[in-house]
Amino acid sequence: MPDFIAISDLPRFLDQPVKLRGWIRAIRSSGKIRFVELRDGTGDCQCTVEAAYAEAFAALEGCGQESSVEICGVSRAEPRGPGGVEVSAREVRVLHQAEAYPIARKEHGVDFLMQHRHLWLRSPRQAAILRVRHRIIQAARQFFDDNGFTLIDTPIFQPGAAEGAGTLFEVDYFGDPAFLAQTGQLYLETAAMALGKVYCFGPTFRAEKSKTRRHLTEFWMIEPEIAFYELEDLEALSEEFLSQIVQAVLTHNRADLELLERNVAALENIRAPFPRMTYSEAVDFLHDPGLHEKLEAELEAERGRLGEIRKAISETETQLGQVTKAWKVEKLGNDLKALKEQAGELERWLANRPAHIEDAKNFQWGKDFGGDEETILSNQFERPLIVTEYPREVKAFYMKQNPADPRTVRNLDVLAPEGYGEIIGGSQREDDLQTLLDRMAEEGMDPEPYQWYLDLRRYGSVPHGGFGLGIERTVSWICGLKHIRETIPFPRLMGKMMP
RNA sequence: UCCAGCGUGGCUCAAUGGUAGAGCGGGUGACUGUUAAUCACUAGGUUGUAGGUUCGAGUCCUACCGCUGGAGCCA
Repeated sequence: MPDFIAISDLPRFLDQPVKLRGWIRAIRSSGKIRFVELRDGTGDCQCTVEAAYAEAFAALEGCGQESSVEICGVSRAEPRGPGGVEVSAREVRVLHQAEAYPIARKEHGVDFLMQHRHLWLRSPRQAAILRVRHRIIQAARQFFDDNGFTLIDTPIFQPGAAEGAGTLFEVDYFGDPAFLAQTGQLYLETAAMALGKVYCFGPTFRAEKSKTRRHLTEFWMIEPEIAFYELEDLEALSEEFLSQIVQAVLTHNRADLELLERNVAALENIRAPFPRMTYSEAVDFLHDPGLHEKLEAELEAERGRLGEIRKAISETETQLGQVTKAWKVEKLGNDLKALKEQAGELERWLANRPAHIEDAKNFQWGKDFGGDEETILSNQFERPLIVTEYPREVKAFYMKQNPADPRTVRNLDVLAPEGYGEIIGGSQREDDLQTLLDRMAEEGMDPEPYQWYLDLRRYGSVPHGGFGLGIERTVSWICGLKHIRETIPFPRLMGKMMP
């Protein structure tokens, strides 16, 4: 008898004795035969246990969902089993008989699932997201490692704000105030002056009171910082970086994307070059009558989609009249509710859209883009959109003033397609000491605690820059999720920390 | 913080102001090919909390608590 094998390896062990171990995802009985859907983290496999194997059959008595078991049996090709391979069990050893498992194989409310996040992770969909998350992180690090970057760990306890204060978590540090890092950037700049190309990867914290599908209070960010890099270099880097991440997911996690019902074709499009525009060009674009026509056409198309949803609603209602089984009635009822929600959401969108178009027409140079403008801009492209050179006033003090136009800075934002918003933000950094001091004064900042940072501009200052990629927003986009809470094992949301 | 919506068995939901129910899950039994199996039986409730209106409140009113969605801010 061989050692335990992973379910994912099962096709290599056809018609052989095998030993599996894992958890029961579902169990059904039909008198003298039991069907066990076993999962082990690598895949799912149906095992049949016949009453002829009396001990094995009896062992499963009272075993419900998520009981842990070891199963020895013989594998065989079986089209009736999910995955095409089935194991006929000869021996079953129950490791632990689970109590009644709270998460049933049916729809649940978000609140309930969030309270059971520790168990929810066992669901196929959540596991698929976590695998894609892992791939994204792995590919991101691989990209930097392959391109001569050195990983630098920046501190999580930090003395002050890199960007606007008031959005930081304050902690007591032996009687003095300290703050949880919202970026490793300032420290990373020092390391870039030592090692040239560096990156950091770690958790960051924002105390913003944002309750939206795009916000977490604790999230992970990967940030490269490179000496002698200017804005154009950063644009090229971000483009190559994102392309490779997406391609890695497509190569290794296709099954996960399919399970998530992600539109894979949209991801296959994500290759350099990405469209680029400056902030000023973006503002002109928002004012362009051609865009308004396109948006009106889009509005028409969405009205058509609303019609389709309404058709689906009436079809579901018809089906509902034909079904008698109570749980099927319930399921169709849930489908109907979801469709109605979708229709409602679309109706609201359609109602607000003319105002958004109006806002776009009237957008004034100098304001920061809101979510609506970002969405309008990025929706015009099938690839991520790189927007550069924003007005100085809306951006952080350390960003390099644009020599060609001092009203703007040499920064970049990368907006994901399909309305997923900003996934990368970065800039070339101000390398001139006096300009930086002036800028800090403009912001009312005390330069004293930043002397170490200013030293970089005193001892061999060079052009340099970097950016940060938000892992969770990237996961959300690549997986096509509706809410960022599913992108991280234990999301920290405003006012929510359990489990 | 502001606006909107929702709180009924473990879960998902029903119930004109008039005796609180169903399905799933749990338990018991039947069934050798199930895919959320099917069939029968069974246990399980102070309807978020506190007041109020009423002969009578799950249902109406007020406050609070919790959750969800959206806005601002951001990755």
